[in-house]
Amino acid sequence: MTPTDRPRPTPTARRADAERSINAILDAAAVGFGRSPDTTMAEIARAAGVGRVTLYGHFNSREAVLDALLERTLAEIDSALDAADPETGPAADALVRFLATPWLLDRFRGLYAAAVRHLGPDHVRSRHEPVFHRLEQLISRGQHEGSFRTDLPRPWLITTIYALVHALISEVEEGNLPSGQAVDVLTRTLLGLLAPYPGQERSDAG
Amino acid sequence: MTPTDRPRPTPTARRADAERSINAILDAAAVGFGRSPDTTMAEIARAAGVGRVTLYGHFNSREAVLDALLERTLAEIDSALDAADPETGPAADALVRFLATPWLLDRFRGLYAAAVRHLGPDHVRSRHEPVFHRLEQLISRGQHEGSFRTDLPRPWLITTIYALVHALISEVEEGNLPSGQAVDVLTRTLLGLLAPYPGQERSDAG
DNA sequence: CTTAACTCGTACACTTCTGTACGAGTTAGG
DNA sequence: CCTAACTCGTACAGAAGTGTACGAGTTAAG
Repeated sequence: MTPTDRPRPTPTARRADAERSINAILDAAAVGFGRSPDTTMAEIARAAGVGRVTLYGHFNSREAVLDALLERTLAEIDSALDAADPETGPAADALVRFLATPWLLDRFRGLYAAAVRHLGPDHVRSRHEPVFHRLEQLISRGQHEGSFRTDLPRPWLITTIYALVHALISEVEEGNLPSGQAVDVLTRTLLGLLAPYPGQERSDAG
Repeated sequence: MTPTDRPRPTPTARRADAERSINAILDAAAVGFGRSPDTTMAEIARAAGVGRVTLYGHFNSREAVLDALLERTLAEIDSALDAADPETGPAADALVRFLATPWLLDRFRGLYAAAVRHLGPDHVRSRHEPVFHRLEQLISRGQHEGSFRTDLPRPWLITTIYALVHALISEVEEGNLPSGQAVDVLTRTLLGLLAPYPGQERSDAG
């Protein structure tokens, strides 16, 4: 029972109201998993304005819901990367454009943590791989330009980006940081972190 | 029923075996909450080599266990701060000394996340306040020395430290980063992040 | 050595969530 | 209009965890 299988009698045939239900469910799941990684199926159904049985009709487990949500969210982020046009201009500017995507921070919420917990790190990694690869290329480009540091492993640099995005969301949610400053604080933090480091010893570059 | 009250007939009178049990419970809880924020009382008891009923004899809820563990861990970290001698020499060096404390990373695990989840952000904040204050002073000292940036709020800088410590632990646990490099990567990352930023606009400094 | 503290295992009532079954009402689509 | 798809609520069995009660055995401490 892989987390991806959900009843699809004929892949292309799905009625409009079913489509609507599924979207409502995923929206509700995004909110639910954002609040707690252990959201209940009942909570998701209620928030989606849908019966619990209907929910099970579309997704036969919480893992299936989570995986579908993960897939949809990563597709959205991939689109955001397209919109940010990561190949054009200085890499640092492209990164700033990407991070400034308005809805980006909201989508992150607790999804990542919940997915790792319930689907396992490997599953998340494989789903995340395309986006990860594009980010890694962006970092690599910045390193060749000389605007990003080369003394730390690229995967670690990407991890720090994710970690700081999550930290930022928490701080805003807890009221420790005004949401208006969020994007500015994040970009300043990341650009400082990524900037070439004085005592650079190039442990990983090329 | 505040999370701090546990049966203490006479505060100073506790038998040696009880003391031993409590320590074993907290050690087991540290491992358990590190693996999952929803560790079961049964799991903790089993890992501690103690009956589940005995566990309830000392802590009447999971929250009580978590709070006691949080208290003990923060006390340990406070001692580590003492040992790092944060008032001596350059602030950056003092921070490095503190981060290099061997057992420090292990203590962090999932404790923070579990505590926030089950005890609430306010409770964690109040328990954490003393340590937080000392770190804030260290950052402040570095800012006055000119070795730390002043364009970001101090609380946010501390938050980034915590976020990156957690990220580092995860990466090591998932095998993405050899544990031998952990402390070095962390210190390089943090020193780069804290270093004065070119376009510094001093939004918060004193 | 005596007592109170501490321990154990088992058992029980309670709650919460899961996943499925049933039967009937509603709605989209040809 | 007619059928299949979709929906609903209720209900049920099962799993898992919580917190407490009981009774009896063990151990530290004076």
